[in-house]
Amino acid sequence: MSRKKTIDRVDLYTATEELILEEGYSSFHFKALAERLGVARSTIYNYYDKKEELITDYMIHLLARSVERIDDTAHDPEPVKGLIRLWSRYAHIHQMLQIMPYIDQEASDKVKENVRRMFQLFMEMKEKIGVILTTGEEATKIRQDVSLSTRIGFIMATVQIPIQGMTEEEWVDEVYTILRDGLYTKPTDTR
Amino acid sequence: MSRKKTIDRVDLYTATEELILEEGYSSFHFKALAERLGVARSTIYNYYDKKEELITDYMIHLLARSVERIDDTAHDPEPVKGLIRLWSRYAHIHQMLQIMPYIDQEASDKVKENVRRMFQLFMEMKEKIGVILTTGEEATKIRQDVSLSTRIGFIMATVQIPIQGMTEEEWVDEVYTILRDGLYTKPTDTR
Amino acid sequence: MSRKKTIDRVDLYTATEELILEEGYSSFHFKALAERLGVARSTIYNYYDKKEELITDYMIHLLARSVERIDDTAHDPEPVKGLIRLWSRYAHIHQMLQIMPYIDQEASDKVKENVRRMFQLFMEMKEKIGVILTTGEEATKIRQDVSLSTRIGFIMATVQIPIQGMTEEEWVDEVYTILRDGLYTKPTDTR
Amino acid sequence: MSRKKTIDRVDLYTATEELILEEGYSSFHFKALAERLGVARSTIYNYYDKKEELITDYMIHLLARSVERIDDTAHDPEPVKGLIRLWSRYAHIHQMLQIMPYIDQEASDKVKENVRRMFQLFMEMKEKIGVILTTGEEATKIRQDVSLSTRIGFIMATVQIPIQGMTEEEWVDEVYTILRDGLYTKPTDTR
DNA sequence: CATGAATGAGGCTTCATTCAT
DNA sequence: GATGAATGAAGCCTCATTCAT
Repeated sequence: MSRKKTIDRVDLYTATEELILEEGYSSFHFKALAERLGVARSTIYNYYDKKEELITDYMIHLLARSVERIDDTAHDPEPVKGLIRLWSRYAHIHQMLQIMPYIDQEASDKVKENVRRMFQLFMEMKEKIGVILTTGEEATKIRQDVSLSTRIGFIMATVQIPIQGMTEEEWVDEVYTILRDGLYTKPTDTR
Repeated sequence: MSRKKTIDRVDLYTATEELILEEGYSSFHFKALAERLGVARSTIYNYYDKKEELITDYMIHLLARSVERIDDTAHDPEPVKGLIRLWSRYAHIHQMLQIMPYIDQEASDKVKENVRRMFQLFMEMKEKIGVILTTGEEATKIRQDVSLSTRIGFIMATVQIPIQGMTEEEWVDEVYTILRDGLYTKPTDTR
Repeated sequence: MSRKKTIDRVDLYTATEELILEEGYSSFHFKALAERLGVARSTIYNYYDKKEELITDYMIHLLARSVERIDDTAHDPEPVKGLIRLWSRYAHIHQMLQIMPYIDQEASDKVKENVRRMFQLFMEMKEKIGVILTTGEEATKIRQDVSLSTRIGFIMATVQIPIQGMTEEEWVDEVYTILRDGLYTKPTDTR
Repeated sequence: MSRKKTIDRVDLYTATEELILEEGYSSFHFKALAERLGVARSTIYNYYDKKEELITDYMIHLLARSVERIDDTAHDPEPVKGLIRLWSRYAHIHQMLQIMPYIDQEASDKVKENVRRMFQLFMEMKEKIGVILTTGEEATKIRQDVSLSTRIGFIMATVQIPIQGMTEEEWVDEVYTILRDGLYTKPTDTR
């Protein structure tokens, strides 16, 4: 039919993520993206009208995928540990979400719509975590005397903890240990 | 009142913080700053050659002040709770630090120097927290079987947990409760 | 129905006119035209290399048709009124001619040739009007003490007069009345 | 106080008009304007944020001035002739107004406001002409049996009539003659 | 022919920054 | 010091146009 494509969505997404993680969001322009992809800048405009549309499309894709994975952790013998492990693997999502405030949401209607969708997915994610914390067998072991939002927030905040020279699994173990038993030694242990 | 035609550092810092917290770092230009201060844009250049110098100067000032406060928490009957409380109060520091990756560190030598200093202060902060966690009376109650960096990271991560419709003190209580005892009910409690 | 994937000249002309009258000449691009026609932009290039060629071709077609109609008015019992009526009907020609100055005549040789042809047709039109004004029975009633070009210009200028809430025929009557007898009441009438 | 200005409003207006009359509105960019003024393109942005704002400001200025002049013609012994003469002198206004449909009114709020203002001035102009045609001594000589809007439209349309190798005053005479007495010789004259 | 893909040219804008007063 | 003026660099964006299939 026509000329072969040199860029496809996947390439775009990959280059977008690389560019942002390596250079920061402030370096994310179609100019830089085009250089990385080896195409003319205007070529990218045939795919996306605004950089904000590209980046939010990508973030939705990323977020959607990780929301799906949460379901898997629900069947883990230790679901909360599963979540932590999921976090460690999708750490870059967190970094990507961090740039949200820098995205010009007024750039276009599509961007606004995308941001709305991301917010939705984010809610969904929290809800799924909430379900794990309040229903099912695991929930019987989890304290219910602290507001759900704080419990969810706590789990999500752990993504911020630096890995600092240990393996992924070591990090998961350590974080899970504190999250489960607390920072303090147990009074019962001292008996 | 008529606009002040002279600026002082405090005004600069105040305007800088306000601008960034209200509009985001991407809106932080000398242009916007000048408008907010009611002076000509070029006037700011009499004080700062680069916006990066201004912002890092300000962040150092902010960071230095909060590092000082950590010492106070050490004398708290519950030092870790004190840290949490400090966090909730200095939440905007966290927001400010978040923009670090967006600062062009190559802007000038002074900027580089400032960033170095900030890193130092950050280390200092962690160290002070480390001291609280490993020495003194409180330390005897804190688990030492998890790497210090993870413990510190955990405490610092709590700043991310949303407050969501509770008072500051309620939030502090909830967060401290989980941090201290863990997310799970204690086996001993079920006995 | 599915979009036609083949274009013919008539469609091109229709879409061209619609696009220009609805959106203005500044919105006349092959991009917009292609969208309206439901074909790929590059397809249009199989017919026209330049948008200027298309538009001038179309204008020639339009102009030629209206020049033909002038002959009909010559046999009207009131030829000048016939011209006015012709005007009211072909008002969009006037709009189309208005965009002439915005056409880049240097776009191609064909464009230059087309513009030349349009000028010719325009001359022809004026000439035909001139003939009506200077020969034949009607001419005996028309004042010859004013330069022909001004007389012709006067008639052609009437196309600019707004219709403003009357019927076409009312407008024709009013305009013709003034054109024939003048704006002033006649001294003879007051006698 | 500060550096001497190299461009002022008048220069801007002059260059704007020249550029448009010589090259057409399609060539009216800040780039071209800057070249003509011998300044950097960005310099113009210190005066006007959008080319549409500049051009509409200029057109308002132009229109306002010519509206004022209408009052003068009212005291002319032959007010309608005065209007015609005014037209011939301000012919370029007409050309400028012709470009109105090409101005992107959505460019900014200021543009929208300006366009509103122009419309207002235009109405005012018509009204003033209407007053001349319907009140005062002159009005007694003017036919009132044709709608006012057509009479006004007629006068305004005369600006379109080409001058074609005569002096301004000759043109004014010819146009006024036809406008006053009509295109046809009077029946009384043939008696 | 029709088309999807790629591109270059050109215009738009925003700021940081310098400079003369 | 404070300021208004001017500017360059850099990013944004839209099309016309070419080309291979």
